[in-house]
Amino acid sequence: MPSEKRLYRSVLIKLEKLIEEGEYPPGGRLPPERELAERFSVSRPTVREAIIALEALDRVEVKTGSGVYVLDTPKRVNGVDASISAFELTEARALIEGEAAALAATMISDEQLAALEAIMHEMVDESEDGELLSEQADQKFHQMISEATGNSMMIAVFNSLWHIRDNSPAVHAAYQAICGMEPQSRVDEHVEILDALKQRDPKAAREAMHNHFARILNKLIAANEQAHIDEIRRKTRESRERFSLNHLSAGA
Amino acid sequence: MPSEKRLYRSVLIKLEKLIEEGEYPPGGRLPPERELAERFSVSRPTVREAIIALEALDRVEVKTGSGVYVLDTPKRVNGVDASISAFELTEARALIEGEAAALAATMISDEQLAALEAIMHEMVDESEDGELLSEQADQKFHQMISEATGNSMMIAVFNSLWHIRDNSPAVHAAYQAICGMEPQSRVDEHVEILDALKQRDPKAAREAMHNHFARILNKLIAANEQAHIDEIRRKTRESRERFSLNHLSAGA
DNA sequence: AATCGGATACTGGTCAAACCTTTTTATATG
DNA sequence: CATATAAAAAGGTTTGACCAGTATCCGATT
Repeated sequence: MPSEKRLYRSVLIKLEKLIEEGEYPPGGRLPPERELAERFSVSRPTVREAIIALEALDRVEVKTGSGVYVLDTPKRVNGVDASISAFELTEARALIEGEAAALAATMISDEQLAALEAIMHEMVDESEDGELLSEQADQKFHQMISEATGNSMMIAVFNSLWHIRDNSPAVHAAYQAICGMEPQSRVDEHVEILDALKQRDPKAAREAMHNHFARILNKLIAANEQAHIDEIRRKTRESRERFSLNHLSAGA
Repeated sequence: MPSEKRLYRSVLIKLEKLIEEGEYPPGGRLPPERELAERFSVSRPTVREAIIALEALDRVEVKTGSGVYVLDTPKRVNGVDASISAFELTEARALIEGEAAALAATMISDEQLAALEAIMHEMVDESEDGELLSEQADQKFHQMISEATGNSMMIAVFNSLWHIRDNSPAVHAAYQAICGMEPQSRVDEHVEILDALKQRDPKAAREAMHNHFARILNKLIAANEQAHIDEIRRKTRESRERFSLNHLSAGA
């Protein structure tokens, strides 16, 4: 639940939402602290705390004596432009995690292989349960592989990519849209990756990882196409209603 | 000037400094808010503001009723994680930029190829001048390739890697130590990469990029070995002086 | 003697009411 | 009309109090 324990958190979330919804557009000014305090039924210090958090997140700029100004498109996740599409992220992941898998194949320890196997079982067991646990198992699987490279830079890059996956609204929405599709093939692909690692075969590991992401990419494309079709249908329906002669004939 | 206008800013900076200096180690607890307020001669709300800013920056974790805990080395890729070695960074760059080059080979435009060619000339012309300009040309060359992928995520990752290269003290020092070595072979390697891109040959581009980084890696290893040897010699000399009988016989 | 439970001190969480400084604006004055 | 001045408005900071979790310690119980 987003209802954090600390009050300023809830104010922070409300303000972010209002900014996101265009209530307080970029370049514009937030209402005075006193007014916000009254509006949210909290004290002024609490509003200040929320504003300072927003400031630390580069969402607003505070000008003494003037007001709190909303910054334009500070849409950054982890210092990275959040305008990245799910396609771009997935392509990058395919390339980077493909190499990570290849490197991991030459470096991975028996303990790490065992850990991967355990995660694999989690994934299978929970594929019938809610997607939440399966999602976590998926992350652990990929993370373990990045860690098996023994290269902290690769691990850091992986974490950064996953962070964007989870926190960029556009990307997250796209992944959510396809998350439940074909659970079996997803498991199969992970098995394939694991097998390649077991045999410590870099080429096979890279290829298996590429296969995995190729399927995700295909699903993203298919989902995207479907979304576009739905959008066109919706607009068509709107147009039909707008331009229909019904209301005219009704008025006559 | 670090003397920020808002008081909480100066407290924030002081706290960051104290954390950086190990006064408040990761996992440890900050002194109580009231104590900090007294120590910095500010009010408690001001201290709270600084702590909330630290929290928003993922530097500390606040546990109600318990205390403010310092988080261990932020895993953020930006902001320079000093725990990454030059070896790890270079290996990661080899893998990631290798894939970037391969992708770029299939996507690059004629304009971008021309731009690369221009940068190449800069690199040749200035290889006799100071290393500064040559360094800049090198960055532009690699950056242009990452941009030629047409994938903003790959561009973001590249920028992140380069940022670490420039800002992590350990990494920067290691690169500085080898920057002047064999200028001709460096140019040759870049020419090889450019040629592969011109022919839009992904495999050749990847291989050329790998060669480039393999040489850097070799130089890093050689420089590292030399540094270790120097260190041993220094220690040996110190030991000789320390344990020599000179000062004893002088005193006699 | 060891353990469990509760009283108590400690820590962050929140609020209220002031007062200061800077910026903005409105107004009066030349 | 332009400028200077005063008033209003905004954020900046402090004080002091009280609340709500958390950790600690000490005594009662077993």
